[in-house]
Amino acid sequence: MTEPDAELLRTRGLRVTQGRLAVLGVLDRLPHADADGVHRALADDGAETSVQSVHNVLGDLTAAGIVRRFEPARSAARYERRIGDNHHHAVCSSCGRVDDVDCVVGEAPCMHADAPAGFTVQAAEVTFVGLCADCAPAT
Amino acid sequence: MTEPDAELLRTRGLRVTQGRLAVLGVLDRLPHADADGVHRALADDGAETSVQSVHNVLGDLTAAGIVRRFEPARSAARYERRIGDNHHHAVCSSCGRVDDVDCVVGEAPCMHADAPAGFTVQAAEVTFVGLCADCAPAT
DNA sequence: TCGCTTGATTTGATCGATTCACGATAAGCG
DNA sequence: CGCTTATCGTGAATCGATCAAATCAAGCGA
Repeated sequence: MTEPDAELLRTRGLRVTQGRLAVLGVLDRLPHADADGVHRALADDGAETSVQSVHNVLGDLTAAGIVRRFEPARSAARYERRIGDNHHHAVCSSCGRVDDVDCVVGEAPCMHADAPAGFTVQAAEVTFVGLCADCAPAT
Repeated sequence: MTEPDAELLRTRGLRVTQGRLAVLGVLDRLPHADADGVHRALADDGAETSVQSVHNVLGDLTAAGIVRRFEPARSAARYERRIGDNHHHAVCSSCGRVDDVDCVVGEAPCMHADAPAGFTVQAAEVTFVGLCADCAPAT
């Protein structure tokens, strides 16, 4: 089979290494994993690597624009592969679960806000904090 | 003169102490200061306090609902006194400057997104990342 | 007004996440 | 196949924030 991830890495000028492919594979299964989560997933797969290396790989992938880094308040940085579309996140304040949210406005969500004079908006980070279905209090 | 801040503290069931009044005063001058910024501002005023105490005070004020804590990506936690209205923030990715942004939608900004089934939205955190007027590249 | 009770502050240690520095390793090219 | 250089792995170090125990003072009642 062809390796689309490998091709993707080459396109961005990055070398194709086993560690990077493994991290990308983990992010396919865990779409909102943090650095420690990626490391644990790799360890479960039998790969021996260090948390620092995971940080290193994630940093490279982020710099190359292959993954996106976002930091929910009160949580470690998380990484995801969904880029290009500017979607939001719903974070459960009870269990920490993260879900994607597509804004109905479309690609440029909430960009219609009154930005300060001269401010150039590069990206909008929108996070909804609340309770997911599993953690919703019994009514 | 009366001390509205002191009255505010009593209303929330907190004791009125010099440290808390000082922190609130700093947040009036620096509307988006982080813990270290508050500590430095207090030091400039001649007050002798530790960074840990500032964290403690800010934590108390946050728990009491007097100040709001928000954490821009790639930055330390910041605190502000503007609460009640649900405004957003514009963060300059170059100089780190933070400005308030009033969303045109009103009090419940961007709440019209498609939340996951069963998800109860408690709060929406919206952050615009970009370049402020001072840091905008010369065109 | 004085003293007591309890909350608040201080100090120092500690933790978690991330970054930095450098030697070891392997990817990719000729 | 061998070289060059980006990448990985190991360890230490940093930064922000939290925790725990001892000291201190705000605000109550006598």
